Amino acid sequence: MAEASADRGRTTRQRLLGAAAALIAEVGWGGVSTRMVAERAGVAPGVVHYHFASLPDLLITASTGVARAMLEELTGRLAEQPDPETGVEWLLGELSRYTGTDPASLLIVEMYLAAARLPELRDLLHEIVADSRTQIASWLRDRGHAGDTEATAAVLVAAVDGLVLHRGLDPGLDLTALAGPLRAMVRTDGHEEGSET
Amino acid sequence: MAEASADRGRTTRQRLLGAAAALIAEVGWGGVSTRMVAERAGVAPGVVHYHFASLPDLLITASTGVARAMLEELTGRLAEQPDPETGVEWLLGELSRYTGTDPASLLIVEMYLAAARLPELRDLLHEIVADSRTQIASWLRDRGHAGDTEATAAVLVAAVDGLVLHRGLDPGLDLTALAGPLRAMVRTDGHEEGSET
DNA sequence: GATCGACTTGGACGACTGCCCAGAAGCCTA
DNA sequence: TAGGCTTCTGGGCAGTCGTCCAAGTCGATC
Repeated sequence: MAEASADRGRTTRQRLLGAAAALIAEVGWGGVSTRMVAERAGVAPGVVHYHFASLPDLLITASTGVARAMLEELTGRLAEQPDPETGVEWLLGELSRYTGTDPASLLIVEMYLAAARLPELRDLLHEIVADSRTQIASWLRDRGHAGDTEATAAVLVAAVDGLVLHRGLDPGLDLTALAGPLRAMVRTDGHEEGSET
Repeated sequence: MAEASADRGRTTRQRLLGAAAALIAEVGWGGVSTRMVAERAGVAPGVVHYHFASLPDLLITASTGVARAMLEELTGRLAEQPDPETGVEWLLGELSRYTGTDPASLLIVEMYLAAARLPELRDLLHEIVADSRTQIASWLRDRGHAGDTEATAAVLVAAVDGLVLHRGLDPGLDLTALAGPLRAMVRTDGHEEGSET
C-alpha cells in the first residue's frame, strides 16, 4: 500500500512541523506564513495545503507537540526530586536555562496567547497543563505535603509560567534567589491550609 | 498658535490610541492593521501615519499606557490591604474578574509577547513591572513579613501573571481556592528564609 | 476677505498573504 | 512495462497589508 510513498510524505510532514515550530518562536504565531514554512522545510509553497487543511491547522499541530514534550519532561523530572523543597530549587535552576526570549520560552507564550482565540488549541493546551498539575499534586502528596496539594500545584505551575514571562523583560532576573518564597509554599509542615475559614 | 487645531489633533490622536488598545486585545498585536484602527477611530486610513511614525509606534504607545494604568491601580489597592495574608486573598478575588480571554487579560499577554521582540517596548514594560514589584516588597516589609520581601514580591507578581494565563485555558479555575499556598508564602512568621544555604 | 499652517482625506503603490489547481514526478503493485 | 496512487511543483487568484502623497478642509491670524 504505497509504503515508501507514505514514508516520503511523513518525513515532509515532519519537516513542515519542525519548520513551523521554529518559525512560531522566531516571528510569532501571526508572523508565520505558508511560504515561509515551505521555504524553511525546503519544499514548494503548495505542499503545505496538501498535508494540512489550513495554516492554523499546521501551527496548532506543530506547537502542541512541542509543548507537550517540554512540559511532560519538566514535570516528570520534577517528580523525581526527593522532596518538595529540593524540588522547587531544582525547578528554578532548570528554568534559569530559559532566557524568556529564547525560542522555547516564546513558543510557550505564543501558545497561551493563540489558545485564547482558538478553542481547539485551548482545549489541547488545557489538557497538557492539567496533566502536569495533577502529576505535581500527587507528587506533593506522596512526599508528605500537608496542605491543599491541588492548589499548591496550580500556584506552582502558574508561578513557573509567570517567571518565564518575566525573564523576557529582565534577563538578569536571578531565579535561584526566589527559592525562599517557593519553599515556604511547598513546605511539608503546613499548619493551617485546608482547615480555616 | 492654532489652539483649536491642536486640540482637534489631540482628540484624534487619543481616539487612535483607544481604538488601537481595543483592537490589540480583540485580534492581537499581529492582527491589528492601520486601516482597522482608522476605521474604528472614525478617520481616514492615512491619518495614522500623520500622528504616528509607524504602526508599531502606535501600538507601543497605546498598550503601555493601558498596562501602566492597570498595574498601578492593582498594586496600589493591594498595598491598602491591612496585612499580606488578607492581601493575597483580596488579590485572588480581584483577579477572578478576569476570565483570561477578556480584552484586559489578552492585552497584558500580548504585551509580554511583543516585548520579547521589541526592545523599546520591553524596556517600558520592565519598568512598569519593576515598579510594582518594589511597591509590593516595601508593603510586605512594612507589614512585618520576615523573609526576603523582594523575592516574595517577585514570585507573587509572577504567580499573578501565570494565573491570568491559566484562566485563559480554564475559565472554571477557582482562583479563591488557591489562597492557601499564597498565604503560606507571605505569612509573616517566616522561620527560615534568608538564613539558609 | 486673504493668507497661513495644522490637520484630514481617499486613492495609489508594490509587496505580501492564504489558498488553489493543473500537471509533473516518484514509487508500488501487478 | 503498464497502470494507479501518493506526493510534489510552481504559477495564479483575489484579497489585504504598510506606507505614501497630492489635494482638500478647517480654524486662527492679520
